[in-house]
Amino acid sequence: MTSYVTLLKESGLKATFQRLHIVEVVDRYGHIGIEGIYDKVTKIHPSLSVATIYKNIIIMVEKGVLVEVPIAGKKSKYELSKLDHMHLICTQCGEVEDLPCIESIDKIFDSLMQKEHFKLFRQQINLYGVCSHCQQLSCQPVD
Amino acid sequence: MTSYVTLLKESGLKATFQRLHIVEVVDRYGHIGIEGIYDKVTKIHPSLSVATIYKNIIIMVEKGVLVEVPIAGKKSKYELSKLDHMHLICTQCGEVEDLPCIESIDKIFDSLMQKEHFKLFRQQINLYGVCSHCQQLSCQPVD
DNA sequence: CTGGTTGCAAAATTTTTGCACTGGT
DNA sequence: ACCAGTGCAAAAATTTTGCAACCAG
Repeated sequence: MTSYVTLLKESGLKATFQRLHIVEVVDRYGHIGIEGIYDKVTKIHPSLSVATIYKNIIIMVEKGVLVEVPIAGKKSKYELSKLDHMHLICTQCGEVEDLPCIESIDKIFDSLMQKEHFKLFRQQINLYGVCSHCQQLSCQPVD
Repeated sequence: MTSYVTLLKESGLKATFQRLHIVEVVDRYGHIGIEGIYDKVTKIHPSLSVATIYKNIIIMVEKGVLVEVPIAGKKSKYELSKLDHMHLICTQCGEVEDLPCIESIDKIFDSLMQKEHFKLFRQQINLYGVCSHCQQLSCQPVD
């Protein structure tokens, strides 16, 4: 909990209760959308307004605390900034799983970017399919 | 033009003028959002309604004619379905450039998916950065 | 001819904004 | 105490929906 305070302050943001709750929920759930954040946070902090979430998502993405994960056919989810990684996105249940990045892929990108004269800031690898869980039982879509 | 007719019909969609115009604009511009489509198409077919675009985007994505390209911090763009490829997304000017997929990367994914027991349908690789053009001159954001 | 498609207008949803008030530092 | 940050309510923007008229096959 105290580490979230540090995270926010080091990013130049006041550590308000609202922000701490938002960050904590994002961290706990890994990948979550605006609505999900609202649902979770209002359970323990009922007065939180959606406007505050929107304002904070915007500024926290700007400051690099959060990262937007845009997903085809759905609304974006958000995650805490962390080491580059890939996303396995289950189109059945909507679950998003992190997968560590592969070094060999990074190297390929590096040489490719040199060739293209493109200054790479961030990579985003999303793999859409059906997770092992949903291949076995018939899952209900979560969102 | 006639090939768009074929494309639509083979996908089980009637080849209306509206659809032909939408597909043609998407093809011509490569990657374009709802608003862009509306702007371009209404220039030559002023009566087109946005509702029609929305309805058609949804069904055309469903039928596999179009593919949604979700982009962090912006609205999704759409492209014609084509061979798997990566996207170079310039965060300055908003331009999206296609880059052919790398076979060696695909192979890495394949073995990875086996290990994870994940049934892969579609991959999406977006590389965000600054294109060579914007590195030279100061560009105006396009959208 | 006929079912799928369109356009319009209204509704629903999502996101943004302005401003008085509050709370972190 | 100061100013960033909050909550509310209103506005703007985006997306969806229902339905009568229309048109591609």
